[in-house]
Amino acid sequence: MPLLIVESPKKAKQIASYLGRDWTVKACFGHVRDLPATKADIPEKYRDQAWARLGINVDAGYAPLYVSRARTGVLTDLRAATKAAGGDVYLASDPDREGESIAWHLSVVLGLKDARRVTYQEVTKTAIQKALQNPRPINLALVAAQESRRILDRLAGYGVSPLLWDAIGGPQSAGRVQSAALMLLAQREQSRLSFIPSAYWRVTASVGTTPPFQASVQAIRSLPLATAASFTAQGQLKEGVEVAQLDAQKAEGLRGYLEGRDAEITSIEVSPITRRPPPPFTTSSLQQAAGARLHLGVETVTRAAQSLYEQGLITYIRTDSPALSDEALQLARAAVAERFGEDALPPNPRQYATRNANAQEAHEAIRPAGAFLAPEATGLNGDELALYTLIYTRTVASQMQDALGEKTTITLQAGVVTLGATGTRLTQRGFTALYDDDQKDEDDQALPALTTGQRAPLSKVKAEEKKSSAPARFSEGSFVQLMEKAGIGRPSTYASTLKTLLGRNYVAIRARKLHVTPLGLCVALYLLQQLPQLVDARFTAQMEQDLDAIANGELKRLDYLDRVWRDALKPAIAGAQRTSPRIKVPGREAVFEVRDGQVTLRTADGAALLPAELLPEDLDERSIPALLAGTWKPSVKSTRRTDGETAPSAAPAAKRKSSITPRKKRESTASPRKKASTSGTSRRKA
DNA sequence: CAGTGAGCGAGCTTCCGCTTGACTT
Repeated sequence: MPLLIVESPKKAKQIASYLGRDWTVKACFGHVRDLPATKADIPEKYRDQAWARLGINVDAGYAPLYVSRARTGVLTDLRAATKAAGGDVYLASDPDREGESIAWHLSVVLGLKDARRVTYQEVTKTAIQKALQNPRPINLALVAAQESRRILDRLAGYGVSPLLWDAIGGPQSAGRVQSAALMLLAQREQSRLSFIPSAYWRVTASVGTTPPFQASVQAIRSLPLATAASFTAQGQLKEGVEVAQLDAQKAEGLRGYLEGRDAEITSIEVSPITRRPPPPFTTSSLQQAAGARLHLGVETVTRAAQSLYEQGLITYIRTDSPALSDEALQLARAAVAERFGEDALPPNPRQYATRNANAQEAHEAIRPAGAFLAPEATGLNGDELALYTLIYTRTVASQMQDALGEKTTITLQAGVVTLGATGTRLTQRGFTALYDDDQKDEDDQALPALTTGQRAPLSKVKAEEKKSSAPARFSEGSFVQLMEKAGIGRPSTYASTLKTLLGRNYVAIRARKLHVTPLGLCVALYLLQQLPQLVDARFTAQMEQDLDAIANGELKRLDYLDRVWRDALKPAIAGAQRTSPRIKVPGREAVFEVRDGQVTLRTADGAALLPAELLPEDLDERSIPALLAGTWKPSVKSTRRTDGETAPSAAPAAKRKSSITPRKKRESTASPRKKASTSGTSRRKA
């Protein structure tokens, strides 16, 4: 009886039901071998080798040392099943670079002579049967690309992290993904810290038609009124911009000028609007939407989604593809027809393509699995129900008609002052009847029927001063989307990268937003000075291109690794400054100094060790003297918490050995010699 | 003389990506 091996046990069960009793289907649970993670992982015979800890013999053509990392029992089970199948084994790991590598490692570990590799894009009976009829050999060039990726990440991570141990002190870490991700957040923090707000005025009036509507001043004597967009981040007018700027006195004058004055409608522009439904969810868009709409953090969403997947209610949760299988398209369309009638359906099913250049599209979109149960029929509750409802409505809405409407832009003239108003009206609700993700514009309103030349008096004129705001902080969900857009990390690692940054105390969550800590800022800016290539997301983009070239056979693995390691990263690490850095605090007259992982703030007036809960944004004219005097106290709102999420789920998580929480980590940085528990090592087999 | 504490030295920390349970409190 032939044996089929897939990565996920859930998938194995599903496929077994398609193939019946003629097949054995087993799961390997992801990668089965890897470079040694700890000293205990190194086999006896390699213990004395200088490179054993790294796991790569660079001088021998970057030869990797692979050790078993499968969960207890998995390999013995697979070996027994291989024997029972008489070596008739099909390797059906995911159809991407990592999946090809897993297939190759399995072929080695199981001693398969000529391994049969099969792939499919969707888990349906016909797709599986078709795949089994077309086995192929393992693509060794693709395996070489994966191995190059693995080796580069180990060399970079284990090469640069010790720099931080010397310069920063404590159990710090750096890597191709985490350091580039940290830099993205640090840049945003820097631009916020150095942002200088600009003041501008917004003047609105009620136009006395029946019913009345709101208009706002656009220009005075044809000179546009300044808005937030007129200014640079340094608080200066942008070059070449000519605008009218008000102050309190002028604004009051304008208010008096307009109050009671007749305005004439000088133009009415109507333009049609069409809104397409958003595509079905990928890992990142699900995180974004669940964060924005349900206020759930990345870890909560991952946990709830994994549970839904295990209950057979949704498809695989780590995917970069928004595509739906034919089966899913039909089920979604049937759900639309049942709820809203045939008219709500577009003539043809909508298929969505990824816009992400790095996407590997080994899986479908995240969507309801099986029978597309309506949310109320699932028997779920709490976060799981909310998340399932979100996934269900987004999937079904993706197969509904566009929303149609019109946007009306009104221009009015009152003496020398030009005013404007806009309104949108939907003529066909389309998908918004089920799933509406429109951001409401503050100016948008329902407008009465109007004609050009019509006159009406202005009343209730209001003038209010506004301030331009710094670029917004990222939420957990938007950070995941940022990583995807920057091309760093994969759907299976977005959550764990964030967890690493939180665990290292480089990043903190306050009021559901991500903040870079003083330590994180020091690490990012130190790396930027010493190894700018590592913190640049383009490093990964270039790597992806080179890995593709290796997979195509155009580039040799050895040539690639020599180029990025021997000729670039290695000499850069050797030349880097290993002494404690002084980091200028952006936008403040102060520097950070770091010793033993502890940040000290130094100004012309003195120095103070920063309390753990202090964030860069807390540093201002009032807090800095208080810090130096030792009288600084965290305000109530600045109490650092991991999340605004439900306590019951957060509390047990903090106690689990494998989880790193900011709080726990801070305790261990206080005694840096104590061994901190790290995730992932405990389950490795020695 | 026993207990304490300062000072010294050795050993350790670390990556990314693929997958889920098995731990303890």
